[in-house]
Amino acid sequence: MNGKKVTFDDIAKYTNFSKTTISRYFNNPDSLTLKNQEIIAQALIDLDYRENKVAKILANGKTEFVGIIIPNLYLHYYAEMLNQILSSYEKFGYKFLVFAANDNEAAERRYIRELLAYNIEGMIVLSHTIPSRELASYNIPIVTIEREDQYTSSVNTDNYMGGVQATSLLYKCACDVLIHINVDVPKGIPAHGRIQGFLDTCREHRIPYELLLKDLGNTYADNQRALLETAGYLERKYEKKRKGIFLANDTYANMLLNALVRLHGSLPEDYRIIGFDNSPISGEAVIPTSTVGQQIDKIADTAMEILVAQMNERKKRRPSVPGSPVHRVITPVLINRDTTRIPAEI
Amino acid sequence: MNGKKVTFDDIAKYTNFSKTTISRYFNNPDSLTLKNQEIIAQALIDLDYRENKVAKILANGKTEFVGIIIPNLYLHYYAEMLNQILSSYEKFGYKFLVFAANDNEAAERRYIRELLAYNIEGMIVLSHTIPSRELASYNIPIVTIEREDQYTSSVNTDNYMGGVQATSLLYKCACDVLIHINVDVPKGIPAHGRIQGFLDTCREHRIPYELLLKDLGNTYADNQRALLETAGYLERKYEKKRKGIFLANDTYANMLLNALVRLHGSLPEDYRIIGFDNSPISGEAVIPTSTVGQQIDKIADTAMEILVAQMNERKKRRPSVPGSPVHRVITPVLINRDTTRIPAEI
DNA sequence: TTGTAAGCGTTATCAA
DNA sequence: TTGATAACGCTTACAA
Repeated sequence: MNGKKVTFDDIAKYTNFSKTTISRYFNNPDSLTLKNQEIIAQALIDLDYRENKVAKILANGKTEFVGIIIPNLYLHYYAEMLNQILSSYEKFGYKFLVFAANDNEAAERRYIRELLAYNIEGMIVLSHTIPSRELASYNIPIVTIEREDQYTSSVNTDNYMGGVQATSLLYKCACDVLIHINVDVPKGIPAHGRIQGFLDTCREHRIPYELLLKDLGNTYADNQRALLETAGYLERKYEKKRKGIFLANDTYANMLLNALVRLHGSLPEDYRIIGFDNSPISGEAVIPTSTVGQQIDKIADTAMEILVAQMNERKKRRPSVPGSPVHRVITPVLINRDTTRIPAEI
Repeated sequence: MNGKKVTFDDIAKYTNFSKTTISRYFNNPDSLTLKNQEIIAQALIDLDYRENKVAKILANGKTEFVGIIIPNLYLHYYAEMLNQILSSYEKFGYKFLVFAANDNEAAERRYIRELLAYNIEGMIVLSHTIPSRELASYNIPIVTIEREDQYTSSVNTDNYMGGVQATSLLYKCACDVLIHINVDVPKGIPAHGRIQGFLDTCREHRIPYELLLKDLGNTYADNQRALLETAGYLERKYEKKRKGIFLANDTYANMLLNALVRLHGSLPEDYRIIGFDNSPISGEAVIPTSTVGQQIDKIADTAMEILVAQMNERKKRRPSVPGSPVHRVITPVLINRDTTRIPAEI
């Protein structure tokens, strides 16, 4: 009610104990007699005490803060990842200071400075502007997710396996030719595995394939235009052949699907389509679209487990041996929906 | 490099100033001679000083923390709102401690306790489980967004206006009958305005209408089933009439659209559809769908402005007069896409 | 323009 | 089982 905050001192005076004993009540209650515990418990109620973690932090150095740098929350993938990370509060108790970097490298460095000023115990980085080498130099526990990770611990989807799964499914649909549409992902990035998985699977099955790696533009409209063109190109080049198309993500898959449905009134029998990510759009599409689902909950959970382990390590050892980065990989899950039906042939 | 942190004391010794002078260098540099400023600046570099905000907070009580309680990040609306709120860091400098409540009232109370323990200066609440009366009782600056807000300051979309805009657009499409599909939103909730806006507009234009308020279920599949049924019902009841359908949100609108397109190969000429929210799905739909866009950036910005004003107020006056809650309303924007074409009639 | 010293609300270290 | 006292790193009167 009144303005002043109730402190251990107030409680101590009220109960005729010392500050120390009050502190013990919270941190090591068993060292007090049961009776005294009750006295203090009652005093807390009488005085309406609220704990002050800032003071606690200053005294013991443990903030229980984890910093998060996320590229944006526009893409469902990041939003859901953040959701899962935040949910880990129930399990580990760490609080999250969140920054959205929006691909601004300078801003990102400022955010990191700010986070460090708050003595965060660790950091989860999803943005991809700052090299892992620099991240590692900050010298605090860091886990990166689905990005370049040479010098940091990381959790990634097994993109290669995802590529294999998607391509294999198309192959089972008795396609005559397989096509992969993607941008030219650099080798250091986890998502590059999707391309390799596609290639290896096609070669293994000795099936004709085409790899379409090109910049599809930066806006939704650009993407759409590029995919419409691509659709025309494929329609001409592979007329009458059953085309199995593996797109880099569900957004692209949906654009292609929409173009075809608007053109033909439905998805023509000689098309099979699969995307990647299991974003909402894959399920909400006019024809529910097959996709490769990243196990976002597992990725988030694994990331926090690695981070917590490293943070605990810090609290123990004096000579904080950094230890070499650990890289974990999470298997994706094939989601078979209506765009990859196996044809009923004789 | 080494483990120990550099403090003002170290800098003071290094420069032969006092701690106070070092503090002044940061908080009121003009009170130092230029020469001395340079000396200290150099010392900061030499010693590789990193600021410690926790100590600062303890000393001056200002955390620059704002707590956010968000229902989830699955819905794009919340994700984008969070994105915009986080972006306000550049403008106001407040850091955000974020919790996802997932409709768990007990958890939400725990989160709030935790936030208060960190001396957050204010709070933005998007979740809707805890009554505004209780929120107000926490006695710190709070702004709620798009939820029951009797006892708290708030920012909401002008839902009534949105309902009017959507309905008017359908009316302009020369529809014979207007239909609004929604759940039975209680009166205290801002979204109720959409229903009222629909009703008033229909009555004003003296056009036949039907209000379909019913629980559409809790899962995506349930919703889909319910909307498929509804589509059949409308098709029978209003055969040959041009039906203008205003759905409570873009997800519903997309489901209805998909059902119709799968049935007829395209959107039949006697249908006009509009949703609400301008979620990504409305633009990604097989036929880009008209909708009413909430100005999420403006809402977030306004919320932060109100909050910052209240937080500043706190820092000034001793007898922190709470002041009565302020309610701001943001006009939505009509987004006219392909599902509300004006028919080319004679 | 600069310094001294008393906080801020805990925890940690020693003693008792 | 309990208490005195010194940190923790900075801010803020009050002095000089």
